[in-house]
Amino acid sequence: MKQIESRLFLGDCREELKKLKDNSVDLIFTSPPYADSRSNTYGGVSPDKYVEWFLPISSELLRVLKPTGTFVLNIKEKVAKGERHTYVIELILEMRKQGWLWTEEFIWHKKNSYPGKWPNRFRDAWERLLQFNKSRHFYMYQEEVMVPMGDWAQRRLKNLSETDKVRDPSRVGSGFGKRIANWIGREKAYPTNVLHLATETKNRNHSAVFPEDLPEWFIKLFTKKGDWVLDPFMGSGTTAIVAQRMERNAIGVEILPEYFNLAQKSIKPVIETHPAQLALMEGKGKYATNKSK
Amino acid sequence: MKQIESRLFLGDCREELKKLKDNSVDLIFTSPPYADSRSNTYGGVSPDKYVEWFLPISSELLRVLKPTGTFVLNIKEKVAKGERHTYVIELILEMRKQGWLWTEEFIWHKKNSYPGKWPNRFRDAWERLLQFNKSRHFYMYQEEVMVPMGDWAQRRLKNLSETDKVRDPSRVGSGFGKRIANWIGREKAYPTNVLHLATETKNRNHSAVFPEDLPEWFIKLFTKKGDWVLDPFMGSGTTAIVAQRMERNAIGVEILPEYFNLAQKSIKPVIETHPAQLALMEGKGKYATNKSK
DNA sequence: GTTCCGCATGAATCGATAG
DNA sequence: ACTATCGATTCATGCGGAA
Repeated sequence: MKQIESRLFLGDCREELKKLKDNSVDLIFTSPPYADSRSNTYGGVSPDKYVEWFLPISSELLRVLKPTGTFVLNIKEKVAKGERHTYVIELILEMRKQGWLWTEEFIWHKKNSYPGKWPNRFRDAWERLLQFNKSRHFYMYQEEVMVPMGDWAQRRLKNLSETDKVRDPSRVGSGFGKRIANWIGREKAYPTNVLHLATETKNRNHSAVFPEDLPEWFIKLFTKKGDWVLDPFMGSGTTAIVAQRMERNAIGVEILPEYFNLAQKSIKPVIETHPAQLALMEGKGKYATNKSK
Repeated sequence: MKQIESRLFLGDCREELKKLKDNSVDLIFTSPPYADSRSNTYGGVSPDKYVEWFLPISSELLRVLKPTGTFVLNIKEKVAKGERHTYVIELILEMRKQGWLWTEEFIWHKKNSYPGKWPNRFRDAWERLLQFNKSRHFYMYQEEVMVPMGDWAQRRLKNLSETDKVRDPSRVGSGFGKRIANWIGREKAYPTNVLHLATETKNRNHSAVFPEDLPEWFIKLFTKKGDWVLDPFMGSGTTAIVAQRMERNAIGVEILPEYFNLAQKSIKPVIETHPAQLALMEGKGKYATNKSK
């Protein structure tokens, strides 16, 4: 019998994060208010002051994250005066100065992007998922997010020549050839750094900023059961809800009472897990096995 | 009777670009040598010196581009010491100081990238397509790249296949293939800034950096027939070949004689277009139509 | 009970209008 | 001239009611 906790804090994360211990969190997954949106939150941070506003927070996050942990930041720059604003890429540079390692940038392809038409711009259908770490040696459970191979292997391998099967020519800058022969006959494959998910528009009365599949994927990838997951901009609690369902301890901070109350309604402070019973249910529960999309 | 020219230059683009007139090019599309790759070219630019190396070139490009023109830069940072290197985002910031507008960032999702695996990292399946402009008022022929709408495609395909429950995945955003031309219908939608496109596997011994569909899409989007297209890092000539086929004038610069010769073999210095004959073929030719703004 | 169609609804962006 | 607000534009999704 094991306990899974969920600790929710109502308040400004710039203050609330101070209550957390050093090196205590395994995964931080969050989607902070984008510049000039959710304008009543955090005073509606303007694009020009975004970096300045975020740096004290990322500094605290650096403190509470375990050396083996990971910080995943979902963000996208707005258009200002016809240009993409530079606050996101400036933030990357500044966070590196704080000591963060910019390990990777995943792309979230939003299949149902916001509609609209403009004379010199198409619809924005992607967001950044920036992966930061404290050290090069972080935990990553790659097998947990493997995807069915489908007909990829069959189709590709048939048409490839023998040399093709040995080396990947379309590499980017890296000096490695990839042995593709290892993949023949396998049923599952590792995913790439491009995620295809639709935004959830109709979820009760309050729409989540991101679909549950998004935190779910990263929680599977970077934590195991019983680990601690933190979302300093919890909103209505998507990250914490998913974490609890996946039997990870959760910490959530939200500044708006309206959202905080929604989160509280969906999340129990403590749940008990029953290993024996769970074993019986293995394969039936939604997160008992490695499901993938 | 109209002439379409293709001017190829053998040499270092830092020198060759000086031969071009101010404000004379409608579209620059290029994929420069990535840091540390093509190492015998340009002395094997190291990541740490990449920005410093590229800025004089982008300065020349700014000079030769028409105020209504567009510069599309295909690039992706490599991994160094476990981190994504920052030279690309630093380059964006520095180019803005030169006077470039960072209008947009398209994502090229490389669909058929092989499933690879490193201990800390998944396969990199996307690259940046950075759009820069000299002014907010550039030409963009959006109708030229419209794709069939999702709902429309679904109704058609429903009669053909029994995959009812799964909606057609090749809809807007993924509609990048040549089959679109066959589905000549009313209901089309504008694409997004995420491009789904497979990497090309044939002709790989000549190391085409990108598939022909990539320059084709941007040439359609940002130029009309008779416009001038420039690729300062021509390689084996993919951009110039596509430009000529689409009846755009092309300028290509390549430093390596081996690649330059390959390009020369595929490209004629001058071709003649016959409006009368073309009119008869209207609707059959792949690039027969082209509306102006 | 299926399948199908109508409808509301978004981390958007631009240009015009108002203060 | 500069910022703040607002209407217009547009399309994938999933729900609910209808066939």
